[in-house]
Amino acid sequence: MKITAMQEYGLRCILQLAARKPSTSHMTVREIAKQEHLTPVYVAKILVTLRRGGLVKSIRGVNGGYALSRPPREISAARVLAVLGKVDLGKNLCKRFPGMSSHCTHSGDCRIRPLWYVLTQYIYNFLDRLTLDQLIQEEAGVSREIRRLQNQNPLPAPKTPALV
Amino acid sequence: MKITAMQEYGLRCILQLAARKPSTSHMTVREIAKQEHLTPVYVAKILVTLRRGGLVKSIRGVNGGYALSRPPREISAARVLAVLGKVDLGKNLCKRFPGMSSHCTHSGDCRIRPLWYVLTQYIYNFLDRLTLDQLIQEEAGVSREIRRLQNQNPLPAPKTPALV
DNA sequence: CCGATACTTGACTAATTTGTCATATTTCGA
DNA sequence: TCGAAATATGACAAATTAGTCAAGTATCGG
Repeated sequence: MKITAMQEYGLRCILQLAARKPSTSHMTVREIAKQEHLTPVYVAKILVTLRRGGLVKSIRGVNGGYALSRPPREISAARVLAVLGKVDLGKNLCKRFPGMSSHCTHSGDCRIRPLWYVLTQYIYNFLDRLTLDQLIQEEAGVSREIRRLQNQNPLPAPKTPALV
Repeated sequence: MKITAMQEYGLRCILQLAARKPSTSHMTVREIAKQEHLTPVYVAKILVTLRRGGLVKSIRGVNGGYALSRPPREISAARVLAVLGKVDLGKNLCKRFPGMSSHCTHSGDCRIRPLWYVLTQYIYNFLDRLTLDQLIQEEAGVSREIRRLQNQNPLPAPKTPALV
């Protein structure tokens, strides 16, 4: 179980934009890359993904750059991670067995399907409540904020089907 | 955020062993492969990983096979996943930046480090309580069991540092 | 002790994910 | 209108992960 590089770096990049005052102001790829110690080309690629996901908007030409398309308070960590790479805890794995059969015999009574399902819900419940404006506080504040979130209620209601 | 193929298939394979009555009896690679619709060679590779992680033991020679090294009740989902592939939500990503610098400037005040840390704790808290004997029940039972686990307490105490 | 069965090992190939490069397009300002 | 500064795009190269192959070692039964 791991987070992809795109998710890690993409979250860092969008947090650079979110931390900007005002958050509607824009920042060039070069600036973001410098802050995050990434190559500008790579950051450019990541930002295109974020743009296609509707989380940032680009301004082209001289004095161009990127800015958030919505205020930090309206963007959740769950959404950012979903845009940067599907969250997939085995749900679709039944379809891609290697070699032999293309049919998942577990379909009727699968031992681990409910596990992936509930675990995804569980994680989503956490990330969906965490917004960018909570993450741009100083480190200690972030920890406090996160811990507060956790202590709300464990799983309020399985409202959303998945981390997509 | 995704689970690796090894984790998915490895968990399925060890559940085959756990479901065996008695759970100390053994099963050949061929049998497991047939049940899970995987190739025997691939299952063999997965089982070697599980053996090296101390979760199963092998019996060589004719009439050989694999068996759990401990009762299903004493093996958690967290342990199985950890043996099959490190659970790594960005903790170590600071070290492997591409290109430019090899030093993480976030070390002092990192915005997403606390996120990965607490999220890992959160997930671990869930998976650590879920044992193989809970997972080998019929599907409906598994869902019920999982839901019960969730409703215990959200985060009892950050006892274990990580999902390793 | 020989052969069949089953696990062991390491090297190899294939697929996916990461990251780079070259080139095109947009915009501003002199 | 031309050049500099910026994003856009698709093809490519590198690294990692997935899965296969072949040749080995252990054990049992006859």
